[in-house]
Amino acid sequence: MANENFEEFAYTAILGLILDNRFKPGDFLFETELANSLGLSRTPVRHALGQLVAEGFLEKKKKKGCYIPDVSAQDARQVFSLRENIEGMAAASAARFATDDDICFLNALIEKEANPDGILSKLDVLEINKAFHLGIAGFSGNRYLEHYCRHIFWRSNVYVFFYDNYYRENIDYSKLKTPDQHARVVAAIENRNDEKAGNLMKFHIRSTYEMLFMKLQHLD
Amino acid sequence: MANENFEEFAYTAILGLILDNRFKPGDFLFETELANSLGLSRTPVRHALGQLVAEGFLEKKKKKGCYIPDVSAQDARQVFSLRENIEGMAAASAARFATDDDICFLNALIEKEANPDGILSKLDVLEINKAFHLGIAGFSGNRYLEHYCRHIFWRSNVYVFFYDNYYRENIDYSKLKTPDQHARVVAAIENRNDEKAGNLMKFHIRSTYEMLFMKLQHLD
DNA sequence: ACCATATCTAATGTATACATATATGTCAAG
DNA sequence: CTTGACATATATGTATACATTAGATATGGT
Repeated sequence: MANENFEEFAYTAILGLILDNRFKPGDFLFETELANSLGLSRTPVRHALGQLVAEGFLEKKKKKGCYIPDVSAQDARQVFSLRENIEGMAAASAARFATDDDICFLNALIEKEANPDGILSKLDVLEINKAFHLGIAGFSGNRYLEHYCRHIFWRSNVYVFFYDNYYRENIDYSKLKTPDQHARVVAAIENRNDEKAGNLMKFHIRSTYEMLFMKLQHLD
Repeated sequence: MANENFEEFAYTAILGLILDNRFKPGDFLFETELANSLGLSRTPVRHALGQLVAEGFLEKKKKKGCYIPDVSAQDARQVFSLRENIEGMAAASAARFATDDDICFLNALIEKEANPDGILSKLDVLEINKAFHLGIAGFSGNRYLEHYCRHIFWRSNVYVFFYDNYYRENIDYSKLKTPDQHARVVAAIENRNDEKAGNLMKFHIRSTYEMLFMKLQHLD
C-alpha cells in the first residue's frame, strides 16, 4: 500500500479525524479546511468525502456540505435493526461459504482479541472489530451483501464511537463480553452451522445496541 | 427534482446507459468520452463514476478506469438471493408500518396492473413495477433499508431487462403471473400479516429469478 | 522467433480558477 | 420587537490546464 494516491490518503485521514472525536454529530466537514490541513487541493478531498457519503458514514446537503449524521434514538433503531438482519445474513452465508483459510483468519482475530500482547488502544479495537465484521461480510461470498455490511457497519459506528463506553473511557477491552460473543460466532461458522451463526451474530449486534440504548434515551 | 445538478444528472445518465446495455461486461467507461457525450466536463462525470464504484455498480482499477463488472450466472444468483431477503424484510416491515394511504396507493397500482386501459408498453410496466417495489421499500419506515432496496432493485434489473421475456417479446403483461403475485403481497400488507407479506415477496422475487434462470445458463 | 527494455500515448490523478447557491446578517417597514 | 427583502460572504459545484502513470507499441540484442 506504499503507492496510495491522495484520494485514498484523504479518505483514511478524514476517517481518522472522525474516529479521533475531532467532530461531533451535526458538524460540517469543509473541503477547503480539510484540504488545507492535509496539505492537498480540494479535488482529492472532495472525492474522499463523496466516498464517505456513498458509504453512509457521512451525510450531505446539496450545495451545503458533508456532515456527521445527526443521531436520534429512532435513527439508531433503524440502523441497528437493519444491521442485525444484514450481518445475520452474512454470518449465515459465511458459515456455508467460508474457506478454511478464512476461518483461520477469524480465529487468529479472536485469539488476539482475548489475549492481546499489551493493552489494546481504541484504534486497535476498532481495527479488530472492523476486521471481524467486515471479514465475515467478505466471506459471505456475496459481494453485494458485503457492500451493504460495510455501509451499515460504518453507519452504526457513528453511534458506537460517540456512545460506547469503550470509546469514552479507558476500559480493559478483553474483559468486556464482546470478545466472547465474537468467539461464539466464529465457532458456529467453523461448525458450518449457518442458522446458529446468523442468530449469534444477530444477538451480538442486538446486545451492542442495547448497551447503547440507555445512553441514547435523551435523544428522543 | 428540477434542480438536480450535473453530478446527479451524470449519475442517472450513466446508470441509464448501463441499463440500456450500451456496454458489455469488462468494458471501460472513459471519463473523457462520457463527459463529451453528456456535454459536461470530466469533473461531475468523475464524481458520478466514483459513486457508482462505491455502490458496487462498477469496478475500478487504479490509474486505469472504471469498468462494467462481469455479468454471470453466479453474479445473478448473488443479486437475486440478496434482493429476495432485502425486499422480504421491506415487505414485512411495510406490513407493520404502512399507513392507510400507502396501502391505497398500492391497491391502485395492482388495479391498474390487472385491468389497464389499453395495452401496457414496456415502459409502463417498468414504471408500475418500480412503483410497486420501491413503494413498498419506502413504506418500510426504514430509510436505510429503502436505500438498499432501491440499489438491489436497479442492479437486478440489468438482468431483468435483458433476459426477461416481457422485455424481449410482445406479451400481454396482465396475463402473466406477476400481477397476481403483486396483488397477494399487497393483500398481506393490508391484513398486517408481516410474516406472510415477507414470504410472499420472497416468493415473488425467487419466481422472477427462476424465470430468468434457464436463460442465464450459458453465462457460466 | 523470443524476451527484455525503451518509448509513446491515452486516460486517470491533481491543482486551480471561476460560477453559483445557501445561509446569515443588515436594515427598513409594519 | 418582529418581519421580510435584499446584500454579502462563504463553501460547494464546475471547467480546464497540467502532471503522472499504466499499458501498448516499438526496438534491439540473443
